[in-house]
Amino acid sequence: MPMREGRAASPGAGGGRARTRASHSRESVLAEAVRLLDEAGAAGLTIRALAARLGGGPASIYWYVSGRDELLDLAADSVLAGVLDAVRAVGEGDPIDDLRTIGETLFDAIVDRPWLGAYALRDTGTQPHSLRLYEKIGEQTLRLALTPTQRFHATSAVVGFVIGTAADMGQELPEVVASGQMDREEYLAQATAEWRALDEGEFPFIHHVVDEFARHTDRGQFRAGLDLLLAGIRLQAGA
Amino acid sequence: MPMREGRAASPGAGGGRARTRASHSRESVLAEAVRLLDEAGAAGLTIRALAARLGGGPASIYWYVSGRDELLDLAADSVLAGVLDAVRAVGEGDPIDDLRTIGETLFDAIVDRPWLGAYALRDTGTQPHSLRLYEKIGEQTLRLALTPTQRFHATSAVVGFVIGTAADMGQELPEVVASGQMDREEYLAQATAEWRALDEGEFPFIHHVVDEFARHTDRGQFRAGLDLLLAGIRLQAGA
DNA sequence: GGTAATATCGAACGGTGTTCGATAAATCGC
DNA sequence: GCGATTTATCGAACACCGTTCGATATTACC
Repeated sequence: MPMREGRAASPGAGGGRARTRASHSRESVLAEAVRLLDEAGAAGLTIRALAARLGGGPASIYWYVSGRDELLDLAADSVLAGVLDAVRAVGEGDPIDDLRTIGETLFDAIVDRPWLGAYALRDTGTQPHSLRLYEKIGEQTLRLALTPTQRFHATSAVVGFVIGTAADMGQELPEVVASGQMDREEYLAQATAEWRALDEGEFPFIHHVVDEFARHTDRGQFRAGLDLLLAGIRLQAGA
Repeated sequence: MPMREGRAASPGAGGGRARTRASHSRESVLAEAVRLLDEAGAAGLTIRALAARLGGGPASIYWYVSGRDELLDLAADSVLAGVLDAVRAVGEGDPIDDLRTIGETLFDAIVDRPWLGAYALRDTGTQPHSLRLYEKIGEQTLRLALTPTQRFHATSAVVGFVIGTAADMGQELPEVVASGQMDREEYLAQATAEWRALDEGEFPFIHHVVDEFARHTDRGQFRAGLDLLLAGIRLQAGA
């Protein structure tokens, strides 16, 4: 099991046939993986690209992770350390407000890193920060007048809503926006025009909300939806 | 633009050097893609595997779709035709109950096809059934005393919750369960034991709900969460 | 200093998505 | 019916991927 911090790999050895080997650590592997994910998303994190960043060969990565799936899970989990730090002091106010604060902090982390939604809190058995964040969210429900069953369901609902909504928003970025060919406003204007062009008899709801759609922000939409869910939880707790 | 139904490809031509070519249609490409997804998930749908099923070469797929991403989007959308059929008659009862019915129908479709959650309702601009399902959900909110802004947010919240929760449940199947090495009960028992082994002082919520966790079903959890959200919407509408 | 354990590595394997130029098949116009 | 055009299919090739294996470099231990 690796346990020492690697020193930076030298580029190619000097004279002679031997070439100095790179030296890694679990932390540096995960940190570099996160950097690649931030730059190019999940598709950009390949074992070969990561190895090149670390200055070594692709096979060395397999000393630290069993495969690319585990690498992604651990990279996502490592980023949640920042979310946990940000919400460490939360938990003394109104429990519903505290749930909102934690939910929004997690959502913001996923908006900052669109790839995160697909991997955060996926497997709390192998993702320690995910487990702690799940516990942190759940603890707020302990301060509500709910049964254990209701607390379990409320916690899962908040997690499901936050992760699901943020992941959906995170990956909905179409290729023309991701590549810079079109900015978000242009894209939204085009999508709005497509909605306006739909048959009004067939799509009454879409015509009813198209002005909202034209000016909505993802964050506003997320907050409004989270508040609906939290209102339902507060109602159930009779608070 | 393809517009004719292909006939079945003959296996290798008889004597002579010419080989009869396969013949496809957009419908057969999507139908066969769905079959492969059902059998082996998104990872099992490769362009080569699909071409082999259709009895042709991989390059022919590119006549019908621009790439594998579009293939997945269209395959997912095509499956939503069945969901739309199932909810066609919904819309005459209590709007909140009708939202529940539609949400549960969509959830069940995703439970039946775990790969669906990651691709359903991703891009209503290129997925006609997704657009219609979004419209169907939104139309229920027209029968509630809500502003256009509130209706837009309520609809997005329901969609986000259903898709996000179902997608999370759909892909959470760990390799040992997917591969048959362990059934769901064994896996749940092991996960429960891991939860029970956690330090009680550090994870008070998890110890509080571990018995719920041990006996929960995904569907029950989903319904409970959806009801919390719907309760919030009903409260907002003052109904 | 020799042995054992840990960590790194290049090469190879088996696979993928996608494109290109060729060509088979269908359609159209005369 | 035939030649031209259009549509659809194809094999090969390209560039890349995840993963494993046996070799070996490096570190730790006695």
